[in-house]
Amino acid sequence: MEQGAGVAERPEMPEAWPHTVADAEAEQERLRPFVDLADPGPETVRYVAGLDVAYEGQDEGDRLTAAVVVLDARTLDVVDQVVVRERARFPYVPGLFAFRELPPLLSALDRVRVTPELLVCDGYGLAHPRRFGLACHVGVLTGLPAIGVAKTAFVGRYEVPASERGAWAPIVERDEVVGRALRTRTGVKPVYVSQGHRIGLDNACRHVLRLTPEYRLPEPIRLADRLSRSGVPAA
DNA sequence: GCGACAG
DNA sequence: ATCTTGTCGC
Repeated sequence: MEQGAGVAERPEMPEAWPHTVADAEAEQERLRPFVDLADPGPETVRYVAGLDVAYEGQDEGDRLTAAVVVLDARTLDVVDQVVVRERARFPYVPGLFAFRELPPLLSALDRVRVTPELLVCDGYGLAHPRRFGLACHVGVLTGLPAIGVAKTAFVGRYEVPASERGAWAPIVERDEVVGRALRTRTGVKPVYVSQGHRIGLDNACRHVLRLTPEYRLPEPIRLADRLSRSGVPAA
């Protein structure tokens, strides 16, 4: 997949990858205006990609394994998968982990042969201290619609949604709806969905439910997680 | 000031 | 993220 295949106005890449908290936060502030939250996004897509990264510790220099799995959105069949191993260029810092996971993820996206029309990220988008989580960041840099799906709460408050699959409750912070706690499996802890880029919250949740036929996590993320841990594409 | 804190 | 045994339930 070509860096920037597809669309609109995108920012210049930073001259150097940030390596301090202050620089990283400034970069988030610089890029945040490029996020498109008004675009409702595609109703249906042909190809959807799941992104995830596995690693041993929290430090800079640790070995990271990024995985991108592209699925046929209708059948959920895997049509392409890429694994990339790189050294972390940033330590794990809550609110800044895009600076840790993004480099290998972008490398992997570069090597994907089937260009996805939607990215599903492991983490948050809008539901972020500076409204610029990983899903926003990867969306802005690639120009592709992106959704954030997280496994644990980070910012904001929410009521516990009803126990049936499909039930949800808004995640609110400072009188602002930043995402949804969405039940993907009846009787199972919800996932936390937020807009990344070029997609509406309703639509994002629709896609997440459609991509979650059996497990708590959407298939694209589940498969990317499995791939990043094994480091070897399944037979 | 203190704790909490996506992965 | 990763470390880790058994255990409850469909």
